[in-house]
Amino acid sequence: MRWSNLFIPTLREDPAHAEAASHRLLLRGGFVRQLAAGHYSILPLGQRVRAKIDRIIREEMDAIGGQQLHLPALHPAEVWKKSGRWEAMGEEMFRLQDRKGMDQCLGMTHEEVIAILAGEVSSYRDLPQIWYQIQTKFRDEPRPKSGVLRVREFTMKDSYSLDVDGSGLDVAFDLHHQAYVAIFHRCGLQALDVVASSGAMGGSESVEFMVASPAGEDWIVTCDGCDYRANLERAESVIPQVDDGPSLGETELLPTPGIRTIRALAEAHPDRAGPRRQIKTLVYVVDGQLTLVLLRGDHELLEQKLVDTLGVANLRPAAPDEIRAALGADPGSLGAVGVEHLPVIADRALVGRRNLVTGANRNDWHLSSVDVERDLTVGQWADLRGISAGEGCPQCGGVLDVWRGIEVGHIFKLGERYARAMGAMVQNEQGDIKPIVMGSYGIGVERTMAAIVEFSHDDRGIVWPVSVAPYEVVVTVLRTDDPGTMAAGERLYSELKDLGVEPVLDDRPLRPGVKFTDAELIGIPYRITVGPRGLASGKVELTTRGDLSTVELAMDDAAPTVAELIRTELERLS
RNA sequence: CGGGCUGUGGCGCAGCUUGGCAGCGCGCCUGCUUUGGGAGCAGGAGGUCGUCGGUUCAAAUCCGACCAGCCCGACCA
Repeated sequence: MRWSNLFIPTLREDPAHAEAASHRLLLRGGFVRQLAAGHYSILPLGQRVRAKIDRIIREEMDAIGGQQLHLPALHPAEVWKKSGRWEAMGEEMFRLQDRKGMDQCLGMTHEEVIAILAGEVSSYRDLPQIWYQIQTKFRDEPRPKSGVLRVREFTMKDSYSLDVDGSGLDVAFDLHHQAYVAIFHRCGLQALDVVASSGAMGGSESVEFMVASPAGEDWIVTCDGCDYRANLERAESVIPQVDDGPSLGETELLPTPGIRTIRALAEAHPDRAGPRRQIKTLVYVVDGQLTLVLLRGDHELLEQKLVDTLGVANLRPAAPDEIRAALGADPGSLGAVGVEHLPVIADRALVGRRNLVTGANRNDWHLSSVDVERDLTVGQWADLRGISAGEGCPQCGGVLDVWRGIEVGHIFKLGERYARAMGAMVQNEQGDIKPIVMGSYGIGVERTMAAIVEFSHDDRGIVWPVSVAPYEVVVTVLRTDDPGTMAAGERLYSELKDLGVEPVLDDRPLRPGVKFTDAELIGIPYRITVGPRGLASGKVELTTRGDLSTVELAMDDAAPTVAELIRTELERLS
């Protein structure tokens, strides 16, 4: 293509309101434009990148036996009511009515639709199956942000595996795991597979693929000594035991006028109520049931862990009046001692502790010398706290690090839930009728594009890996008004095409600086500079975008040299 | 949904405090010169100042409501 015919609206200045590197550079480089918050037009350059990612995904999905299909984006409410998610999805689902007043929604994912199709499979002989689609999903995000990283309308590859039993699902899950590793490697990304929570989808095993970036929205925990890696929502750690000393006897009432916080209590009684000696008592409403949640005073509750532990959909902190009605005191003076009428769930860091301080369920009073085993009725012990950097690795005792990541892919085992709901049953070898066992596997396509930019850019612009670059090489012609120079550029361009590479010919009658800056901004991996000065001695220049290194080449060698570099680079990324 | 901030030619911004011709830089169009890292000169096009209402002789500017967008938090397969 000739650059002069292309629509590549680069911006000279950084756009206002774009913080994340990928947002800023994709806008400046003319890859995307915002239509509304969370809705982006993908411009020709962006579309070329997207198409390459799309192709890589399809090749790897096909390699594990996946079959692409195309599903409706608009679904009748019936489908979602049947699985129970019409209510469960809440406000995040775009809903509308047709002219007859029938409820409809825009699909945010396609488990239900797939399970309906899976109903046509009736024998184990027809399994396993892997079906995938690459289509637009809609989610009414409360807060779209960071360009195409968090949007309301986006392309997602999602695949679904259908198996007759759990071991079949394990195989499909592992196949996807391998495929995802291959996909992200080919995209030039370092994506780490981490143990994750499966969230509201419901499922067992769950692995996320994360790319490190300050624009990410997830916290990832890794160990410096071993391969332990987990989403913060699932991460555990080893912390030093607290020595509580010998028992001090019965609990005692401790007057604490005006004290409502862990810190204030610790300052008032540093000898016996340091944060690690306190029990933090939180009150949640879990599916309508008031529940006490206990943690060590200096620990934070990680709500997702509570959700996962209890396996519930609806959970919220209790309101002050609900708390007062149930416990007779306000937040800041709460405790679980003597509470028998409400369920109590406690973090494992409290196991076996004694001589602790907690609220007395009476404003301005606490209880001291609390012995967890003796004085509390804990219905359930669980890992509930958010861990911090520097704590010990649960696998090897090494030091844990916590960093931000972008979730580019997520694979998890759904089990029988959707097949049961939608009636997708098969007969197994024994003739029993069983629900199909499903897995679900997603990749955000535009988000992957943005993650690549986050991962691979410098102060001049994007540095695309060859495998996803919109063009592989730009032939920059200086002095387009000089027939000899222009002809040389044209010749190089067609030689490159003949060698199977994807060149773009920068034939714009602009000053060199503008053309160099644009090429670097949009991140074409290689640039061949053709100018009268070099041509006088039969030379052109080859510049590599990554390190900006430049070498002189004989005009005749340029195209084959670049073709070979690209081939090598694609090989490395395969 | 809570907190902070912003809406003025395509992009980036000033003007608003103290009401009085709608400006600057870049980009765009025409011509000439120039051409190896964002050229020069000359001429030109382009704006319901987010929307609606109010105050006023007069509103980009003051007041009110609303809308949109950005950032933080909450939320989020």
